[in-house]
Amino acid sequence: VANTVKASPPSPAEDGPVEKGPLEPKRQRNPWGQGDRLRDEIIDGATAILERTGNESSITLRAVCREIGVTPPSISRFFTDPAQVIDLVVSRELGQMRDSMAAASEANNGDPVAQLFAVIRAVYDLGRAHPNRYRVIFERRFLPLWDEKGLVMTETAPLITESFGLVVSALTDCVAIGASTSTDVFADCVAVWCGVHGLVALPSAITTFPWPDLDNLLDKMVTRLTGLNPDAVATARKPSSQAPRRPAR
Amino acid sequence: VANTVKASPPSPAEDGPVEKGPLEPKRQRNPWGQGDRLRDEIIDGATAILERTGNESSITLRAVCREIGVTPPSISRFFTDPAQVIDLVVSRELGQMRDSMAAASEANNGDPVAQLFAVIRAVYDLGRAHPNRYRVIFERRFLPLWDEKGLVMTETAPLITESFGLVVSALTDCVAIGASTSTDVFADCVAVWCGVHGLVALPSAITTFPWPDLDNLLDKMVTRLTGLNPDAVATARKPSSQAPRRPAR
DNA sequence: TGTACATCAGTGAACGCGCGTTCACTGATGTAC
DNA sequence: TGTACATCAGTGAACGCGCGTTCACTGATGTAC
Repeated sequence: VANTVKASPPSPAEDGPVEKGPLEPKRQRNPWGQGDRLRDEIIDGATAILERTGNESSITLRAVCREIGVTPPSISRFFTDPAQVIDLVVSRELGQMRDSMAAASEANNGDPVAQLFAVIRAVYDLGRAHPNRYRVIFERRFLPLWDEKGLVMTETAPLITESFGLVVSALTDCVAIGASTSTDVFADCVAVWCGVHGLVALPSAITTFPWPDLDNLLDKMVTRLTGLNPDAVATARKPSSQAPRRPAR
Repeated sequence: VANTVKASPPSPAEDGPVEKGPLEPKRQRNPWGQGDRLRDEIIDGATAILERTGNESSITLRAVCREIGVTPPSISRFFTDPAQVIDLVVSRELGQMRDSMAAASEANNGDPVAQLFAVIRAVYDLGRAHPNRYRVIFERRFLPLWDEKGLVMTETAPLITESFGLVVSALTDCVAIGASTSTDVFADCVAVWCGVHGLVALPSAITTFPWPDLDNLLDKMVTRLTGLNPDAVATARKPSSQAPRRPAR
């Protein structure tokens, strides 16, 4: 009541220099003509939020704005629905998964058994190292998007098909050299894929359970579900993935 | 302005009998002294919403109110957070899963191989018949609830332990009668559990994929992951679950 | 070389909406006397 | 038996908040002449 100062909205430097510089990173705007870069920044921001929270419902357009330091009207020109953002996050993550599977396959060329393990382990490693990213990819429903006419709108479907194809290809080669007794390569690959998914998804959801060593269990699971010859497994090239096999925690 | 009638709030029947009876089911209130029944109605309503939408974020306290025909202040006396409601839905569903697994086990007493298949199939059938319920159970993170002091608040953990124990018990018996060569029953049961989870979860999330016959794949998966003797599987009692084995769709 | 104008990448304030929550209330059922 | 009161199961209106969206704007960069 005493020193009511008449609201004075700007009043820039009454108590010294405000010095907000280094505390607020203060995003600088994109260069002239490159406004579309904001689209990628939005997806980056949403990915960061998902990695942090693991919760799709924490993705709101406004939350992404706060994350990347931009105001809500900016994002509205690119997205009108948080689900669109999440869809793009998912397809980008799926693309990265396919790439790392392809790299693992490439790195073990000529050794089908090592190749099979490496490709599977690429999925497993992604899921174990980044459970929240993995969740977003595989727990999202309607992962195939349908448009109004009933067609599948799909950037994601071919990514999955390609990824799965790497598994099928490796097991096919294993059968060709007599390392696997599989008589239904497709179905067995589906079984392995589902098995790995469960091995990643369940332990990251149920943390009170006394899980055994999952790395070993993965190898056992792959060997059994694909009908691999244990001798062939034993003689396969061993450090089967690009990444260090079991990053000590 | 002309015929301002002094607000007259009730003004019950000015334009004939309103006749809203059969159009609005108009929930009738719980009897005197039984207000706590509303708690169960709330969980029923939330379960119905989840079964319909499969989406946790469609559970809001107000949505549940609309579902069961009650106003928001009523629910506030029982729950202040939608997550509490979902937690109770999850533990009830987990209890039902355990019960149906126990029933399947009981029904196949004396035949460990049939028992093992039946117990696993109880989980599988639940997941395939009610994918949305299944999702809610197993895709919920922090399924073990932690209270402020770091202790596990758990109605759910023992339910999972008991359910899993039925699998372990069946496989242990299989080993005892020489039907399985498993040398690590616990780990193999974890593998089967994860495998079944993947076999339920992935196909219900990725619907564009040309999934093979999953019923057969489940049997193959169980047989291989638990080291069951194929001969023992062939001679096991066959209609292994209480429910009809594969309800024609 | 200027200078007027167009285009661009955003901002700031305001909106309507659904959410969880509050507060005082209503009307039916039980209970003391 | 009646009557006053207490308890119960809710309701109805209003609130503050975060959301997505709108509208007019700002200031920097490019372009025509």
